[in-house]
Amino acid sequence: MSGEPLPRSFYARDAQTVAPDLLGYVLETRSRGRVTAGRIVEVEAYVGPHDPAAHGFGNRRTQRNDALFGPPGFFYVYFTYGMHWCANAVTRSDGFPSAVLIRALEPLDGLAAMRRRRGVQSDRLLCAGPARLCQALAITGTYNKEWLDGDRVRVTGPRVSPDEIVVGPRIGISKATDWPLRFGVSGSPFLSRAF
DNA sequence: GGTAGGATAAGCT
DNA sequence: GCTTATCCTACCA
Repeated sequence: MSGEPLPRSFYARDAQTVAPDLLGYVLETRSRGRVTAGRIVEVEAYVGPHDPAAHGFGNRRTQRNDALFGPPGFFYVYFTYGMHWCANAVTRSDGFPSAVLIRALEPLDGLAAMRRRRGVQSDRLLCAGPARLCQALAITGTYNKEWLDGDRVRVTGPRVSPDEIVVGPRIGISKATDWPLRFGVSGSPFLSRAF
């Protein structure tokens, strides 16, 4: 099931380059011995201090966004809307705030645990959204600043290369809404929204 | 099928 | 006090 984790060097590139390359790889977590995993089918890039929609805009480093400024290959997990967690892969270089938000997975492994945590009827909705997949994979703030090649969380191969990658504007933001930085696997039924 | 409103808390002005 | 990288439910068509 679990392949080799991607090397940290994979993440040491621009977020908009890493983002589409992540499609098709598997995100896997281990929580109290239970493994859950899903194939990445939707991502968004947050490209740097010049990106008005990104938490690192203007290079303002705070306690909340500190992991975003960390080294490539870090996991950046933040809390939002008073009840939701979202998960990112930190990219580029240490000290430069950029990351790829994981927006949707195709559930692969640990479906029973996912259904229990999510409490939804349809498997299509288990991981179809950044906060939904965190709930399904039990990702919370304790995962912040983990390495993405570790035992608690990893991104692994082998990659199932998408036949086609589609691009569009990012979701849930109010600035730079026309930047084409959302990437998805064309036609996947597990997207958070159609492109 | 679609959309409006509420939940709920940290961070910023 | 307002915004937020969201999701769920209720309601209307």
